[in-house]
Amino acid sequence: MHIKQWHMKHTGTSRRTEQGDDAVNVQGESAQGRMSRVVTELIAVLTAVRDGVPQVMTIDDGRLLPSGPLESGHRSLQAGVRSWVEQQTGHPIGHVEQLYTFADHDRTLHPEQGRSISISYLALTRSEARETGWRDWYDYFPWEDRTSESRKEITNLIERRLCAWVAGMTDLETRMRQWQRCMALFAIGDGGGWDDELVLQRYELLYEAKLVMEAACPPNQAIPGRYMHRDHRRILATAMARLRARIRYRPVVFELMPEEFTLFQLQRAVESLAGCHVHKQNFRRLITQQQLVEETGRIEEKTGGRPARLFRFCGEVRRARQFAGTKLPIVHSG
Amino acid sequence: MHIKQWHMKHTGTSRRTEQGDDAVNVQGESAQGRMSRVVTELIAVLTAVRDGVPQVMTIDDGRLLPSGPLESGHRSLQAGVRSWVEQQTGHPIGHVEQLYTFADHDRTLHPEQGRSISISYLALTRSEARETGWRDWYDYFPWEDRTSESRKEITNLIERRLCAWVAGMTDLETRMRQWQRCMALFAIGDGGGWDDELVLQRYELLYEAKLVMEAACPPNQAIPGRYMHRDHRRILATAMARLRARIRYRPVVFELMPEEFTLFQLQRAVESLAGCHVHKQNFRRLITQQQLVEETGRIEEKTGGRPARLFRFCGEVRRARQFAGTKLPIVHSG
DNA sequence: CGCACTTATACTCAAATTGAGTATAAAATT
DNA sequence: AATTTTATACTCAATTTGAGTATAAGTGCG
Repeated sequence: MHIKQWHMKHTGTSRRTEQGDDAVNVQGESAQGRMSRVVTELIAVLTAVRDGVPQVMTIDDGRLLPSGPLESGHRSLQAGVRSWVEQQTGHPIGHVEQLYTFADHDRTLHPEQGRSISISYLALTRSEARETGWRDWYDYFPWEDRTSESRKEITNLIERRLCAWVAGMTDLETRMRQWQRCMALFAIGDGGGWDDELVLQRYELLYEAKLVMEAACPPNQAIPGRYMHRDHRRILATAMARLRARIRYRPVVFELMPEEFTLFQLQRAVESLAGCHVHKQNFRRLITQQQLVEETGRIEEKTGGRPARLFRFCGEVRRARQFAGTKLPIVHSG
Repeated sequence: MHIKQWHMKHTGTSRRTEQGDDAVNVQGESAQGRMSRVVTELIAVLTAVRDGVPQVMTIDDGRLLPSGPLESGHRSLQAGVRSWVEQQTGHPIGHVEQLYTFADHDRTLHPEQGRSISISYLALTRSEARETGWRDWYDYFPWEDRTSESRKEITNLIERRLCAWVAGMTDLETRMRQWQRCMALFAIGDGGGWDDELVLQRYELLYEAKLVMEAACPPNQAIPGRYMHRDHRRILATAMARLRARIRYRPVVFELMPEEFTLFQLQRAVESLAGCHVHKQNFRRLITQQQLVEETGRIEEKTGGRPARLFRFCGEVRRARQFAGTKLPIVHSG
């Protein structure tokens, strides 16, 4: 067994995590007098990559993630998510992964029914169709895209606002600790490099600093970035963080790619999801070494330069090949 | 951004995952006619390491994980887990992490109330006290401990049983695919090395092959390993896999260690959790390089050989030091 | 056509990391 | 005093990683 490195990540107990989303204030009591009755809601962060830009499926003009109650017809939780996500997109979903479950006090639409439990999922699809409802990831989280040209401006703005926020604190101890947190999360000064997986922690910091609309901040203070109702933007942040973590260790990007693709298109997808650039030659080396893709023989001509070979994902083929040339269990008589 | 390698893990759609734990057959309908009413249960996998052996807290003579309903007094889901876990152990819990949420059809104790949603958590504690209820991890999963002497015997037994299972299949295609799965998961033949994170997948395979008691197998077929009611053994498997994944990337082992420890004790803890050995000298190098620990100045004498230095975890100190010597945001008048 | 420009692909090389070993130190046991 | 046990320091080669150069093969434009 090998351990490469142990990363220190911020596990700051945000006010919101403890008293916000996770808070529950149960009203309906069961016959046992202790078990609480709750209503179950399923929320999906459906993601696709279109023209090298990560998209998320939304409803209500981009202000809500698709979500719906667990219905009696659903065989399972995952089936429930699949069923109405496919209803919305008309396309089959590949990878589906549970994100987080929380009890939310904002979600009490029907107080007489008790509080609700929300179960969020990350779903990936290849859908390139022009359905309505798709929005850019980075419309909601502009600061998470470190490949854009406007990256410097938004970073500077955030830095100034955070600086002012910290400066307003009376306790020196707190001020120092919070400023250190700002530096680490937004890679200010020598606080370390940018960690693309800390999407949620950054959003929570901005929320605490009242720099996002959801935190009831003064409109002129809000950092650019689309607003979402309830805590759906927070759920999106969770999904982004999860997906960014996944693409490092698992070949899930292929769920988002078309059947055939060039290595550069693959790289673009990874870069857009991670929000930062990768070294082109090394990326190619990595992909080809691992034999996750195979040439289709065809060529993509419209690259704007030298034509590129087209590849396809061959995860299944690999398994089969790995199997070939291995001893089988002896079958006794038939 | 860098991607090191993309691992191919088994994502075989086990019968159980699709129709078992996750299955829900809702009965009670809400006033809206679609929203289903459910009862919420919290389940904790509370883990400690005692004398270099991972332990899990159980009730009902080791046949159940501590679990209880979400109560009206609980401020949040996590608070609910903390509250009754501390009730059972009397010790504060460190790391608490959500594992998975599922709707279970086995769990219908009160059909008139509708099905139940179970939310499982992984909790870590330093408790070394001699409470009852603690059980060895590997009482439930003997094959997951690759450091024990009996490792060969259990591996051979499993290999024989799986071989027989596969041999009984009529379809050649299926037989080959399943045997390949067996080889990969249990590192049989040249199917690759042992992956200590595939705890759940291995358990599911044994379940499918009807080699564990939970799968209603003939008693003489069952592989050694303690039985648990409902699907609690499966939840334990999920927790083990999660913890094994975590210790690679995060310094969570320290949550399980006493205040002071020798580097070898730390290594023992990691090895026992991962279920396999690590290179002693390299482990030391890794730990000291990352500056996660600092010497206490004291010495442990009872090592059986040369005395060892005692260390303590210094994650908090590190953050503070990292902060020192960095520009602060200027405080305007006050 | 030659030219600048674009993208694709192959290859090199040094730095860093990792896996695995040897060597030595300081205690207990025999 | 010799042996055993554990702790700790150090070496070294293989591999991986980060970053670069070089070349190939298209486009558009004068």
